[in-house]
Amino acid sequence: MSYWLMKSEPDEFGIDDLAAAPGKSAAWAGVRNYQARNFMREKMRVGDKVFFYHSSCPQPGIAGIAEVASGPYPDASQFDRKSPYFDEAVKRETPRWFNVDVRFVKKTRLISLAELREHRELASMRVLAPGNRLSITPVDAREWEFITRRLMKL
DNA sequence: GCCAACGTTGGC
DNA sequence: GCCAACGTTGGC
Repeated sequence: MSYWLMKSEPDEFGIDDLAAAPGKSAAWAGVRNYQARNFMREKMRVGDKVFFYHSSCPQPGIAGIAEVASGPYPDASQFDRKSPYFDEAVKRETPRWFNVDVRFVKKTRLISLAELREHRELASMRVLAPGNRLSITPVDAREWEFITRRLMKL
């Protein structure tokens, strides 16, 4: 099993939106970065654990836990002219963007970006690297354990 | 609103 | 295939 951190803007789709979704599950649509897409298409497996991270907001940080709930499939928004994620360069027969479904597991206290930075055990987390913009990053097992046990007290 | 990082685009 | 310009991300 692998661990991931997935960023979303809470104004658009936050942990509460996932909890309120039908089946507490939703397509992680709108990813338009090849590296992030490749994580979903090639590396994620059903049951992988996910930190749900709130970005571009007053309190950026990890807001809860989710899990990968499907294999990869073409992101419907790339074909939707009305979607901000519409990609007119893409043909139906050759989708370019893929997503998985993600299911709500639990909401946690907010582990802020500032708090994550306080712990040297987490210093190598990709999300803490200067200039990091990647919306999906791998988390290693040690980092996952540290955050869930020490910080979230789960 | 600023700015650093960095991915993408397009001219050559 | 290089690389400058440009656009986007995202914290502050």
